[in-house]
Amino acid sequence: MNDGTKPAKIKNIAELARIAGVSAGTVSRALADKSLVNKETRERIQALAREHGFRPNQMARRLRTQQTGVIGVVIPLGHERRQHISDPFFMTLFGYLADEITESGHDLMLSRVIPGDDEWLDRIVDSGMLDGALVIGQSNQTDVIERVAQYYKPLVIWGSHREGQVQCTVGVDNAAGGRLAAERLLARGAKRLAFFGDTKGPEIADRLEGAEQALAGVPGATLRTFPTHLASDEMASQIAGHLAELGEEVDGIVCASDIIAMTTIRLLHERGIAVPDRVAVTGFDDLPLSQRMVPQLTTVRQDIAAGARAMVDALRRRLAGEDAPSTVMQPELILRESA
Amino acid sequence: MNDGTKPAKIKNIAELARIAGVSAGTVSRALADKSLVNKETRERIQALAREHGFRPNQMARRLRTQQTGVIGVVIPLGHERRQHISDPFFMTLFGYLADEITESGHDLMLSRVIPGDDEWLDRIVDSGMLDGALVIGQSNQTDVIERVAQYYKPLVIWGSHREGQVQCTVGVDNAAGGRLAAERLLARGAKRLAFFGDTKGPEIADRLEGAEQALAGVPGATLRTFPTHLASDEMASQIAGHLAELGEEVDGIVCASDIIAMTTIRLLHERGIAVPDRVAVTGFDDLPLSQRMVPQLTTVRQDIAAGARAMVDALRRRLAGEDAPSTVMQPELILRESA
DNA sequence: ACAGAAAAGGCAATCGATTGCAGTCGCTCT
DNA sequence: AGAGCGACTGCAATCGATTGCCTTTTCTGT
Repeated sequence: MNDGTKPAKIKNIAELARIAGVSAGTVSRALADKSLVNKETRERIQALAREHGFRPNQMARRLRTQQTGVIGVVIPLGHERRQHISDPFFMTLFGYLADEITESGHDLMLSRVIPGDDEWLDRIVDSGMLDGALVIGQSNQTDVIERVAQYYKPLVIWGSHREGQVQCTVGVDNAAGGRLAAERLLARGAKRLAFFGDTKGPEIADRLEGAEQALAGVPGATLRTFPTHLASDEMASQIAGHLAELGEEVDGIVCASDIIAMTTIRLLHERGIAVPDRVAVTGFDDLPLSQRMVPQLTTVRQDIAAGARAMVDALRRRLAGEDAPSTVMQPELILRESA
Repeated sequence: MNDGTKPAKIKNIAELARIAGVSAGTVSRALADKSLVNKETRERIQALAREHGFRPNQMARRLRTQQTGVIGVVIPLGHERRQHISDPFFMTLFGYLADEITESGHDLMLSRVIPGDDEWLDRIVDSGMLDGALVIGQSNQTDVIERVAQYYKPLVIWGSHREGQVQCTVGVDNAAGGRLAAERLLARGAKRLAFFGDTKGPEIADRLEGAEQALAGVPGATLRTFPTHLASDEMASQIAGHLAELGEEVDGIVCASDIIAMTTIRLLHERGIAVPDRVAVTGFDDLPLSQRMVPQLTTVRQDIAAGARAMVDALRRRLAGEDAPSTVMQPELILRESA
């Protein structure tokens, strides 16, 4: 069971203290490397701890110090059924957040929530397990988030910022992004546009609104909207349905995400419709895969790494008692092959 | 600050007990819905707690009960530098794991580790924060994992199983998968094969070995190996280098992952080389995106959802004191367009 | 009406580390 | 020599919930 070098396992500070011939308090201070205890004693105790593979119980420490060192990352699955979590955009953002949080010396706890009532976020922030929380995506839960944000400060949201909102959000200017995409299609000469995306969440709704704004100045241009799930298995069949309904009636498609765009291009290809020559397609996000596909995707870039940094930064400041405001980043059109 | 309905915030059980006119113990039992306390009292206390938005401190509960309800998910980044975590395969597996863990009533804590010494895993499992741990990928840390597995039972690894290993692994038969891929290429008539993948981790090494086995029976067939990072930014330029070095000398490529295959196809396309007509390409994993790309990817399928289920299941049994063995799943060749 | 049992709830120890306060020891300074 | 100070270290309270055991109350049966 043991590998020979570790004859006894020590389970708490008191036991280590007995072996070292000092009191528990001293051991605690020694392990925390406080200069209060004599350097030699300190090193002796640290060596002893290492030798026995002893590590102080975090639960007790956290109870006593009243801070957990844990940041919660919450993914609300409001209007989607299964497996939203596998959406590559969320996962990418999540990856960067994990990096940032780890680097700031915190642990990361993940909560995947399918909001069943209005208390899901309260349960999370009141659990006493978290120093702060990051929410990825507002879904259709903006009101719940807003209510909690009123009493719980260390909370930062990825999503859209609206005038007068209390919640601290970080996100891209989605309307501007939508405008960029539509403008690009119009500039190529497309007039009969479609928008593929589920507008129940504020972010996608903003993108649609931006696209509509771009249309405003162009006489004869039209835009039809088709609700499309973000990352579920039904997405492909939904899009197939949209394409059938559209028939020849379209020459440009604004997709609400790169994944939707990718699937759309795939399905157009199957139908023998050339992209971008017959139909031009834009994505949104600029995930790494958008430059790996054939054809490469013209898309609206969100700087996910910068977003993650901004979120963790805002949270850090709120943890310190300051009052960090929302951040709105500017999107950028990345011209590639698909539009 | 308050929304009117919650005049006082209660910070601990004792305080609630005072308000309810009972003892702290009774409140604890009432909140746990134990039949020991009178139904009416119980409901009264629960109502009171709801009304005041009170939720018992998890840290204290966990200290007392000696169980955390938290499962750690560890991603060791042994031989990769940056951002391995964004690898879609890991992320997909992670997503499924998150689902399973959440459903089994546990919380999930993520640790991203760049192993700097031999103690990284000890630190995690001894932190006292975790009931058990899941490790995604062995990387080049098989020995460290093996040592820890000897004394820490609730530990399940995604990766390769080797004869005589103590660690409980769940994974696909990578050698069989490599064989499947190579056999497919040979069956199409390809003879000059290449393998793109970094064989420092045991899983990829097994895939290569399987491919080599497939070659054995075919006279005149050759296989050259090119180390290729899994999901870093350099991957594209590495692969470009490989292709330049290979020149016309290749008619089939076994890629160690779907992402490598996707990038490879993209680069072949840029060079005007038709896939699969001039060069056939196989992937590994069968990520959702492999059927969304153009051309669709012929690949070796790992059932990630089933794998996640198996991992959590094994962990659950180990948590209960049983001794769950390793699981080796059979891979399946998915024939699509690229080979 | 009374023994005996069941039901309900209170008391206090416990989980393990942290930390303010107080005590001890050895020196220095006058 | 004795006061005074600094450097260490020990003592015990504390964080908040849980739970074994004991007491009180209520009910049942005869």
